[in-house]
Amino acid sequence: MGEGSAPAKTCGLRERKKARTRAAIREHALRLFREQGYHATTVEQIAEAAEVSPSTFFRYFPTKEDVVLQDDFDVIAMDSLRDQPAHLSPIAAYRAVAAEMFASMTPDDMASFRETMELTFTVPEVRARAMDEFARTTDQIAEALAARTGRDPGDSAIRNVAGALIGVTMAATMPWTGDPPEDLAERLDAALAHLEAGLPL
Amino acid sequence: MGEGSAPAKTCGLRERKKARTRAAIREHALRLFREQGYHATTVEQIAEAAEVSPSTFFRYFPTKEDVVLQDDFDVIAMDSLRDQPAHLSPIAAYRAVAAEMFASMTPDDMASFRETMELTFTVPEVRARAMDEFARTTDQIAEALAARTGRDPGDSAIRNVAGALIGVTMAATMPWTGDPPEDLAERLDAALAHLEAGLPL
DNA sequence: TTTATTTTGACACTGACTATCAAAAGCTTG
DNA sequence: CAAGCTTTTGATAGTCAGTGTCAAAATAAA
Repeated sequence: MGEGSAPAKTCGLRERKKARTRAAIREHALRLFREQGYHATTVEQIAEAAEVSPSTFFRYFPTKEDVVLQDDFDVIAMDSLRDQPAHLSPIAAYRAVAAEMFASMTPDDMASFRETMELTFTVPEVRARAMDEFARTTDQIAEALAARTGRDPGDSAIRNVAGALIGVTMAATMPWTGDPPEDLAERLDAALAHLEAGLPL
Repeated sequence: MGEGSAPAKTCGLRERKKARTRAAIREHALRLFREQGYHATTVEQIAEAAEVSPSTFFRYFPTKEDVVLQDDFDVIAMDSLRDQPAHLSPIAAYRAVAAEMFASMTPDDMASFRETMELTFTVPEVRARAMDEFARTTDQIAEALAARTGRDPGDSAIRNVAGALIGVTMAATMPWTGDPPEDLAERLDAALAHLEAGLPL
């Protein structure tokens, strides 16, 4: 979801200003990436567009790639995964979460999401950096599944399922070159159904 | 496998010299990484140790990360995957290949492999860069499976299986923190068996 | 040996990222 | 509101990865 959907408990002016600065940097960065391409856009340009100093940019985002990759999807998805009805199998629960996520997205969210995905799979640096996210997500899924099933998060069976889920998700998400990206929800759902059925050929 | 195991059709002197230079760079790089750590080692140092200029380094390896990631495992593994007995299911075939690979490794290969893995999962930049390799590998697996089953490499079911295989492999390979890494072969085999059985919990 | 091609090193450059430090802005008391 | 404290910011000056260019050296071919 875009920055707009964060509750952002409006405490002091400082917090609000920080949130605004962060959002401004991200928006201008994504706009510039869209207009000129990722490589052609320097951090200096982003900083200038967002009216901050380059130093400040790096204070908000550790790397240029992080401007693209940082969103708060995972957190919401993981909570949702933990809260799925207990009778669902791990894969079914994950599938339900995915469907839920797509259903709850506003057109704006969808557009922002598409842009992020586009960059993630187009720009090598970003795509590479996404690996860390996937590793982290695997851990989180394993943890959520462990909580659901009352097993240890380190359990190899659990980690295995988490790995398979991520792998299938990646495979279903990546090769959307050219296709109408609206199908993403459908395609992911079909892929997960396939996994649930034991990957028959 | 280490650089030593490549057949390296010894054509002209040029080819041989190139191969030697490449090997020298990689060896010195890995040694320096081991001794001083990845970050503390600059390309300039590697170049100096290998007795070439920094320019030459980049002529052989597009990035510093590639020094770690480039090996010729995949090629061999993919050929092997295509050549597995036709009666094996895709997962069983992949499993057989994995077992074969581990069995065929010399202690030297194993040591080199361990070092590569170590760096891959330790150094964020390298780990991130590994994403590209996995994406490429997914494609290759999909292609090999397509060849085996006579289906289209773009077939979503095929890509799905490839994704699940990669995901499970990653999950089984990654969290080897602390464990005796000799178990890697066993652990991967168990994970694949688990996938083959439909990921029961 | 002479000629063509490839490989190499020196140099200069861009751009991401870090460290430091002083100035400014926001918060908190009296 | 004024004085003092903390956080945020910007300027500056670096390091290092990676690119482009070009002439010199090494190798292959004639």
